Amino acid sequence: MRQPDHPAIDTVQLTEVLAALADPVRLSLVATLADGGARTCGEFDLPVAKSTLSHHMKVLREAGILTSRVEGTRCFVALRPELEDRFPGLLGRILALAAPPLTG
Amino acid sequence: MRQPDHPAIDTVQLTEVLAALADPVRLSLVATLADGGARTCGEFDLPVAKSTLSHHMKVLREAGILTSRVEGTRCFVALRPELEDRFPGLLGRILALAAPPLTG
DNA sequence: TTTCATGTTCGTCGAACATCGAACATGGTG
DNA sequence: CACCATGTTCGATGTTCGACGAACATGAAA
Repeated sequence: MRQPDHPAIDTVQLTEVLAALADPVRLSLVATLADGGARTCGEFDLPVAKSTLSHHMKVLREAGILTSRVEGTRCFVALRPELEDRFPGLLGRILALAAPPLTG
Repeated sequence: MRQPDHPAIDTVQLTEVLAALADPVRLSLVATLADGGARTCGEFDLPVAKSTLSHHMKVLREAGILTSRVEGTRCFVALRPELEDRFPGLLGRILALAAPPLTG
């Protein structure tokens, strides 16, 4: 598996970030990552097929919200720290208002 | 023209608000209203047809972001104050990070 | 090497969305 | 009343989105 591309943080648009977060599955994903830790895709227990999960990861990655790093056969994801530089306080505010992560 | 319906603020979902703001035209609309004043739809100088503008107003209204009030043949819109109760700090943070309103 | 685990990519589907112009409704104005 | 201004609603069009399963790629384990 090739390492995935990440956009330069300066090119990320606010509306793109908002659109990425305007989905319950993705918002739940991000909420789970809010502790700053990294996780593999498989650790998320969400009611979607793995291809769908992969799609959501891609959307979040392309919106500058998370980073993926391939390690062996697994893929670690985590929040992207530069997002805070680009849009200070945005993610924190949204996550503070979001419901706790979905499980199941 | 009948007065338009507004959703109870408690029923508004965060993802719905984010989705409504995840559009450049709508975000620009909201940014223009950020001073708290009311405006008629016609005052917005945006590069869309008036039917499209009307549609965007409806989306923002149904997301609890703005209120419409019909007066004679005109329609006054303004930010909806209760949104701040429902999602404190959200709109302020987003607008602080948004580019200034489009013109033209 | 064969097998398994983990993700990604691809093709497809229906639903939702953004946009437009036309038609309509309503209310002032002359 | 006829006319104009202001918006809304409707129908059509094309695009994007979220979802799925199948197929593929990769690396680890047996």
